[in-house]
Amino acid sequence: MVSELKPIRVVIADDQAMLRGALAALLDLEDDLAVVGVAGDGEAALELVRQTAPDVCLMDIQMPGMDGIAATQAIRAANAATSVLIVTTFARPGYLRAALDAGASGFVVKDAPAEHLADAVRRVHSGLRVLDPALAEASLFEGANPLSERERQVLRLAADGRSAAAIASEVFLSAGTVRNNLSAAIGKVGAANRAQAVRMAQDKGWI
Amino acid sequence: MVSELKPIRVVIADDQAMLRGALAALLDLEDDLAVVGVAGDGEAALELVRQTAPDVCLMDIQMPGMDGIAATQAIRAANAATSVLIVTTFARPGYLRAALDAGASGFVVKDAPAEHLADAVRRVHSGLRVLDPALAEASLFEGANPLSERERQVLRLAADGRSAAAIASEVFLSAGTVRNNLSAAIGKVGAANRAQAVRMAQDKGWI
DNA sequence: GCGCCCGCGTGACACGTGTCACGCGGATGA
DNA sequence: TCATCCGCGTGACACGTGTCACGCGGGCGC
Repeated sequence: MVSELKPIRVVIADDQAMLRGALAALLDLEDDLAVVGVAGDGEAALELVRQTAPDVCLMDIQMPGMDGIAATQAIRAANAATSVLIVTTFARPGYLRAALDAGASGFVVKDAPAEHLADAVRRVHSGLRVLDPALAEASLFEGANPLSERERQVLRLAADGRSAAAIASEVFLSAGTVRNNLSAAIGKVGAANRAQAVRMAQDKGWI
Repeated sequence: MVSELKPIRVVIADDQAMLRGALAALLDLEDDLAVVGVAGDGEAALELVRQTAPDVCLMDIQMPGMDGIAATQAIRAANAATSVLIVTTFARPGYLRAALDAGASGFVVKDAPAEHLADAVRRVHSGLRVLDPALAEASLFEGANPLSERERQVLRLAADGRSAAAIASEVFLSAGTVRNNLSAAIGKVGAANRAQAVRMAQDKGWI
C-alpha cells in the first residue's frame, strides 16, 4: 500500500446526502485514502476543490444546478491537478462519452461492487483511466450522439408532456418547426413517437 | 449506547452494489449494529431474512424483480420479528403510504444525512416508527391514490410511448376503452395529456 | 460570382389522441 | 325484484401529432 504519511486526498460530490456519508465512511476505512470534504451539487464541488485541492474528486452526474459533467469541465480547467472519477447510477453510453470529453479520468457505475471504488480512486490518482469495460464497448457500438442542439432542446421540453405549441413559445420557434425537429429526432433515434424518443434518448444519455 | 454483547442485527437490500457496501461500512462503524448480510433484490432479501432472522431490514423500493414493497409484505408475513426500514431515493407520497400498508416501520429518503441512518435503525428496532416529517405531511395532503387498477395498468404501459392500440392488445381491451381509461387518469391527476399524466403519477408514486 | 447545404417556416395530409354521449351486461344493495 | 352503479365498448368530433414537399435566406467552398 501507499505510505500513510501522504494519503490520497478525496472529495465527494453527490446530491444524496446518505450516499455521500456512506461513501465517505467506506473510503475512510482505507489507510491510504482521506476524505477531505463533501458537496451536494456542482457549484459546491467546484468551490470545495478550489479550497482543498484534492487528488481525486468523486463526481455524480445527476445533480441539481450545475451537473457533474459541467462541474468536471470547470474543475479540470481550474484545477488540473485534481483527477475526476465519475460515480453514477446510470450506465448510459452518452454519459461516458460526455464525461471523457469533459476531462474525467474514470467512470464507475453504482452497480459495481463497493470494493472496486477504493481501487478505482488509487488507479485514477496514479494516472490510469478507469472504465467499465461493458459500457466502453457499448459506447463504441452506439456511435456519437446524433441529435442536434435544437433537437435535444425540444426533446428535453417534450419530456415533461408539453405540446408542440407550448414548446414553440418556450424556444421562440414556430410550432411547425418544433414538430419538424421532433420528427427528425424521432427518426434519428428510431422511435415511433415523441414519448418513445424521449425514453430512448434518455436511456442513451443523449439529452 | 446499547450493550455490545447483543448488537442489533441488520440486513441491507438495495439493487446498487456500491450503496449496499457503503451503507454496510457506515453501519458497521457503530458498535451496537452488526450488518449480517446484503441482498440485491426482493427475493434475495426475503431468503436472507429467512436464514438470518435479523432485527432490522433496510429495504430499497426500486429493485429488479420483486420490489421493496412486495418484499416488505412477504417479510412481515413470514418473519414478523424483523422490522423493515425503507431507504429510498424518491420522496413520493404514494410510496410512503404503500410502504406503511405493507408493514414497514420506517421510511428514510437517501437525501437525509447519513448520520440519521443508524439512529433510525435503533428507533425502528425499539418499536418506534421513523418517518420523514415533510413527507408524512405531503402524504396526508395528497390523499390516497385516486387511480383504479386498470388506469394504473394502462398508464404504466403508456409510460414507454406505446400507442393506444398497442396498449389495447397488451391488455386485451378495446382501443377506445384504453383511451377512455387514459382520459380518466389524465383527469384524475390533473394533467393535460398522457405524457404529463405519466410524469405526475410517477412523481406521486401512484404507478 | 455560383452552386450548395442547413436551419427555419408554411401548408397539407393521414393518423393518433382526448373527450363526450350513449348503450350494454353483470354485480350490488335496499 | 328493481333501481343503481360500474366496467367495458362504440361512435363521433375537435384537436394534436408525425410526415412530407416546398420555399426562403444566410453561410461556405469552388
